[in-house]
Amino acid sequence: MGRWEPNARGRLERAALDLYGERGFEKTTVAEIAARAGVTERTYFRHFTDKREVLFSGTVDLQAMLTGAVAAAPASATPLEATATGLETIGGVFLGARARSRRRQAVIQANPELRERELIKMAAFAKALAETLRERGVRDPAAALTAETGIAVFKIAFERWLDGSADRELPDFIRESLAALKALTSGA
Amino acid sequence: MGRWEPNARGRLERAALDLYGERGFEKTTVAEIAARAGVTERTYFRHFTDKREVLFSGTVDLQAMLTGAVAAAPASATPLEATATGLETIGGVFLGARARSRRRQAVIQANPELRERELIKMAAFAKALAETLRERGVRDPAAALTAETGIAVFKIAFERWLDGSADRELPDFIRESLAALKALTSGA
DNA sequence: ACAACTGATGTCAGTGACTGTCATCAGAGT
DNA sequence: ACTCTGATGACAGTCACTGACATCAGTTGT
Repeated sequence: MGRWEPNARGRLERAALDLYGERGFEKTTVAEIAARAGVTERTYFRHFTDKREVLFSGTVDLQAMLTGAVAAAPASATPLEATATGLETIGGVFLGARARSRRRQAVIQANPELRERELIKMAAFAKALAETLRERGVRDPAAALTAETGIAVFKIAFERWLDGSADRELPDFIRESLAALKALTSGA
Repeated sequence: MGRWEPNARGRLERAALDLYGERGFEKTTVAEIAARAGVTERTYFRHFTDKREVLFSGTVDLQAMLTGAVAAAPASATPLEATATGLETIGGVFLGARARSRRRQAVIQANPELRERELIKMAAFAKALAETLRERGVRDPAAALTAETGIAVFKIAFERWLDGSADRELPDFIRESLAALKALTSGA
């Protein structure tokens, strides 16, 4: 065994989610999170840039999966089809993770600062997605627009998945929202 | 003349935009903004909730105009058409304000924290817009989706307006982005 | 085996955003 | 003149976050 318990980062993530859930984000101090994880406050800030980031460490991988899947879509796929492929791929990551996702989302929705952080993560997704579409030869504004719209579809699907009953999984909702999008513009 | 110079709020807004532009957001302290505006730091925080909000005081009116115009659209208009009406209405507010908008946007884009704040304002627009559409009888997910998509269209149009040459105004770009959106889903 | 090195952590002293509380005082109302 | 109100100043305090330096288990080179 090392000098310290291993996985300090993971302990911090867990402690933060627990405390934010118990007392709320604002009434939790970083010092308390660190104490529960058995480290000092300074160590917290070596692992996470600020008080909010501890809830968002997974987003990097998710973004890589999204762009990877879009880049790997067949060349014949339209921009929106390629995007749909990517969205369903990351939708698969959440299979069986509904309870955990719901808990985390409740914490985020309860606090404006955390919502801000989530929004900028989503914006980063959109930006990366747009860039991937451009690499597929899609021009602007179609690339940017498809990306923004695709992320909007994901957000709405995610929300409805968390709100809904347990018998339908996220990719289902993604397909449904995508269909609604198409209906929307064809009718206008 | 009163005990203090009037319009402290306006002076704070101007001082903040100037200082954020000169030294950057992070290297400016609230105390400096207050000093330039001739008030104390405490007074700054009586006018604005935090260091960022001073750049976003106009959003309340803008949101009211957006929802007002959408609500006032003819009952025969589709959700997307009603949304388009609202977007072009607020697009009109920016006529002739390109230089000022560009300056403010440069400050915001230069700092992640400010970008976060802008994103949550946009999200608030989308939420209010969705609610207005529901009041027009639009059901979900169409209401939420139209709202999100509409805001995406506005963001992209705004960006292209600031990037582009001076001879085209914002409503132009909004119409263009909207057309691109329709093309996008009809082809997929 | 021993010394130098590395990486994750602790310690400590800051800076600056933000809040609570109380005092002050010009102008409006009576 | 008297009181009341609203915007402000003054000041102390909490907490997020940073920089600088010390510590020490485990690894690497000799």
